[in-house]
Amino acid sequence: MTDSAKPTLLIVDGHSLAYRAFYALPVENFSTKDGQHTNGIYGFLSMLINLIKAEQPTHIAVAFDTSRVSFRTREYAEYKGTRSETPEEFRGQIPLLQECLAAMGITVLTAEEVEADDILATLSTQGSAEGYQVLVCSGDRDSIQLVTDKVTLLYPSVQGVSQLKRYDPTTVMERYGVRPEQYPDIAALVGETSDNLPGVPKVGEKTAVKWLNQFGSLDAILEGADQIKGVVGGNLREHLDDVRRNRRLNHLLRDVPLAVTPADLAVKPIDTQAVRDIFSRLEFRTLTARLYEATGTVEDEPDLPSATAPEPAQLDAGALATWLADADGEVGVTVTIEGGVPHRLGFATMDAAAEASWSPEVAASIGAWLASDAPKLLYDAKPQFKALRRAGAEIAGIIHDVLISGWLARPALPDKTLGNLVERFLDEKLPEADPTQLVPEHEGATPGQLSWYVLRVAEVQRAQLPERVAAVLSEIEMPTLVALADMELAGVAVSHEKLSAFSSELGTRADGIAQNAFSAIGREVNLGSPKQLQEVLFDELGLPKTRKTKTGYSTDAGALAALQESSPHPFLDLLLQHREATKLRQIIESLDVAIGSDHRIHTTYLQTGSQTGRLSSTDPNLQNIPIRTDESHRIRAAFEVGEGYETLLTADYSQIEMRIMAHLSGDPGLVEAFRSGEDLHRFVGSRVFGVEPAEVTPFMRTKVKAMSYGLVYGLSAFGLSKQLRIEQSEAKQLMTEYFARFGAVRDYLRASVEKARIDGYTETIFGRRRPFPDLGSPNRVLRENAERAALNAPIQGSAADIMKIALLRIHRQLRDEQLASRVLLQIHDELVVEIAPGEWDVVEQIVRDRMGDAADLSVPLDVQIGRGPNWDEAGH
DNA sequence: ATCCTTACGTA
DNA sequence: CGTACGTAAGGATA
Repeated sequence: MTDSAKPTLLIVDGHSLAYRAFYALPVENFSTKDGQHTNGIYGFLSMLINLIKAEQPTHIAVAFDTSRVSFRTREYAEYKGTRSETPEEFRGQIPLLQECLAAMGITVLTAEEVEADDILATLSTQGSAEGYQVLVCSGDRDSIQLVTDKVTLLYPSVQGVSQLKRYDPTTVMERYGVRPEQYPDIAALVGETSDNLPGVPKVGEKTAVKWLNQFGSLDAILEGADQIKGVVGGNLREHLDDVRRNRRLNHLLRDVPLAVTPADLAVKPIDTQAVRDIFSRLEFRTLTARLYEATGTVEDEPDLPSATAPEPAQLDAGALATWLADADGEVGVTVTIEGGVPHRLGFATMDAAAEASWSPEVAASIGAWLASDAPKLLYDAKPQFKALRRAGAEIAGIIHDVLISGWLARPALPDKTLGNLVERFLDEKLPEADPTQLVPEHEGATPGQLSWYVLRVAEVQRAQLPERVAAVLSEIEMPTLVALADMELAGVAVSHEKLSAFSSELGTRADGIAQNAFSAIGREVNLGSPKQLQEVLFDELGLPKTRKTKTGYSTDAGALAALQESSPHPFLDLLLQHREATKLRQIIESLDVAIGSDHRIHTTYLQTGSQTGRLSSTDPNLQNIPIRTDESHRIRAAFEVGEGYETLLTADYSQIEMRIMAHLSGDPGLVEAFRSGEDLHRFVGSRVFGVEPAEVTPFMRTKVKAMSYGLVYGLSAFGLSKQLRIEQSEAKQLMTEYFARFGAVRDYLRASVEKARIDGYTETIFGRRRPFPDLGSPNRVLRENAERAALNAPIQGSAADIMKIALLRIHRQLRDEQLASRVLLQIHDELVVEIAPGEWDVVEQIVRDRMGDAADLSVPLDVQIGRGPNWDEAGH
């Protein structure tokens, strides 16, 4: 058998190498956005991938210590006793590393009572006996004893884990002057500081080797200790027991009972989906490609499809209608879009596909089917719905959108393309044409084939979705999709004249402020550059340093206001004014360019853009139009009722999140507050401060209001004190008083996080789930962030559900009653509706009723309605 | 050209 | 040391 034909077994001490990586790589460069440290994981995997590439092992195992307790600590309690506590930043990385390895098809081994090195010893013994070429990778010098003709040790150099030194019997002899199996004898004499095993004083490697060569064995040395002269001889005689103990402890066990044999360690194929998941969670961007290259995993080529997409029949209008009529069941639908209107159509059942180009004839012959309730499944249906609508066609019966379904299953995942979803749910590769090639080697999937993939992805998704989540999909998300499509198509009328007038006004103002700011500091700087501002503020003006940021010191509004308090300077106020003016102007500009030829702005709602169930809005974002300042009302005033309509209506839920909290917690005080109809903060204030509602001062009201809102976000006493600018002790006192009266709220919040810790996810009133993997993390920052998010998710998410239900019912009812009024915007707890002439009374009633009865809570849902010719006047 | 950071608007 | 988003600009990196 030649060497190359021999299977290679690689066994790695995961703990010791990851630990070295942890110290070798700067943590600042290896942390995720939310604070999970990844330096140990990254360094280890990087090393392992290099190793796989260079050695091409056929079998791999990575061993980990389970705890610091082992048979060695029982024999000698001080074993490794000088080691400081493993840093929590490192400990938290081990489970994640193990998750990576599992995804890579590599066996992870742990064993109670023994150390990882004993597992290495056992496997290398078994492996070499069974004819493997064995590679042992460990940062523990005791592993030297494992080296034989068949076992090579890879030992990290001092620089870190990227450079590994190879030890075979020859190199061990060259480096240590003894055979590998004699190394423990040397180590027993010299001692091992890192294991807290003291050796013979004044005896180093040189002396130990000399003795060993002179006496032949450690036993012989110990027996002949009397013959050794000088101080070292005396030291040896005084430490005979230490040496014997060291030798017992540094002997690695070669017969640890393991559940696996070397043959079981054969490298399994990489679970590309799992790798993608965990690597993206850890924000590793370059490692995937390296891993695939090292392992010869081919990602670009489509896998041999486990099933082949049917070849789509190219049909004319009449034949397509017949085909669809015959399909008689669920049909996957794909509409490609060019210039905002349909271009190609693809349809598929599980075993057949059909295609046609969009044309008036096709529209006429399949229009009825499209508009019927015949069940249709799509990927990202909303743009296709809109394109069809623009071409005068209706589509109904959309029962499943694989994009939305994938997001409901895992709202945090970035998977947004159909290709992503095909990989995730089918573990297949969607055929895609290589865009870099003029004549692509592979053809991309055609619309009919895409529809076939949609159908199959949907099948898997529906099997996996928990019942209540599936209901959220069919009862909430799918009808919401239709409402959103109509809202986007409608757009909202915005006055270019009002915006541009305001914009130039603000431009002039900003320029003037900038000039004043420049003269205040005697030079011109880019006021939009935090970096240049830091130079001005902290170097040139010598102002006290503010809160630290990654790249220096903060120059945000809060920091500047604090500076103005402590060390006033005219520049500070001018800078703040400049910021305000330019920010406002920038918002106006972005709105202005978004106004279409129909004088309306058509935003895009992302239905899968949040982790809580909320919508988000882009191009432009109409959910963050300013409202707080006087100036900002001028922006809202530019959002007007459109031609042919009578007025705008705004409707918003008041304190919906607090009401949900009252419902979920069942807190008698809070429930009563909402049932009484009294102003919430006045009611809460009267309870907390023990006064009559009429005697609640504005100051008291502000305090309990901040506390109430803060609760929903997991606010701390520290945060509350900062926001209210009161002492932390006072904030604490306030919280104590609050919870004394509304204790069930606290109980609910606590219990809700605890339940999430156990279940691994939170749930809204309607069953929408959000996973929280970090609730059990040993990393405190990470864990506490997850706790606050988990506390908030059911509340924010339930509010989002309720608003969606209200929206879809209003949309449905307006359509069913053939009213011309239409919903235009959704801003989380607010709807903006354009009212057609003469429809105010009926539509106002519909909006009020459907928002009010969207959910059956133990407290009423209060809806406030406003009316006006523009958003500012309609708002309140 | 693309990514990251800082800052800031909303609910 | 308060949740959920999107956008823009500057500046560093590729």
